[in-house]
Amino acid sequence: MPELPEVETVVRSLAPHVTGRRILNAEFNQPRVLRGDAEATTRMLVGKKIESVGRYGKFIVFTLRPAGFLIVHLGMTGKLLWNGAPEKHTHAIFTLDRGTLLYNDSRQFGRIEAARELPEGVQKLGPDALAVSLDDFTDFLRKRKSRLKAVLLDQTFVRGLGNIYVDEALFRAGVHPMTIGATLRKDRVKKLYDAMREVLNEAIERRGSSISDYVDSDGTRGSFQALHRVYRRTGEPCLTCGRAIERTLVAQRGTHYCPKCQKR
DNA sequence: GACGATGTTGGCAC
DNA sequence: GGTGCCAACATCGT
Repeated sequence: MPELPEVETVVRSLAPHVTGRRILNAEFNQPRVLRGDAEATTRMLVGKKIESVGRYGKFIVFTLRPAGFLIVHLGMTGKLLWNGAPEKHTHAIFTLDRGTLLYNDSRQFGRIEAARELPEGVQKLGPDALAVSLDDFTDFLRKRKSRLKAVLLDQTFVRGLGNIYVDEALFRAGVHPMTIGATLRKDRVKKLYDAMREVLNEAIERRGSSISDYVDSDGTRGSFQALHRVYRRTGEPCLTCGRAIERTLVAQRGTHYCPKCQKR
């Protein structure tokens, strides 16, 4: 579920609930999603005030006062829910001075971590997909010898894109997913850069894509899935030329594209 | 019931 | 160091 537009939507829905609130308790019952010791994490969080909540690529970062951070990555099926009822897949419960925040995650690919500083794995990510300049995007791409699908998914290239928005951006740019990054001509690089920003911004306006069960922290679904042009439209007609959309495997990920509009 | 696919990414092999 | 493959897990559709 959670790529840049979905994480941005979760953060925006969360901010009015949690900003300025104090953490009274933090309980963890699933060691797999928690980085570090449960008791130590609880000790680090209890009594702290949430100064702000923000998005860092696909990471959600709570900045704490007087010090420290709570970092959450939703993985494939993670959800942060405001005042929800705990269920089978609830792995963390944060009790605030007003309201409760739950972390649910059926597949447990997500991560929760409390730390004094942002972890190394978070700091080494590339620039945000909505903040990177065209010049940097062009320079970084020139160094990449893998296929564009893999490059755009690589969070150390730019952070925030995932499988849906890579396919959608490549389609809008008219570029084939197997094109080697470094070989892309300058005018096509700009097209790809513009397409990436456009699709991400439109998806944020629609509050993200709800493919199966994605919801924001208030339980509201996104609606951008209705505007996908290639993702999961295998066999359906291309909205530009009418050719059937194809699905193939690139970098081990299901990849959707129009064979006519996206030439190699 | 078996099998394959699903929004992510980190560890390991080359 | 760059690149690519596979595994971690639960659920859903064929």
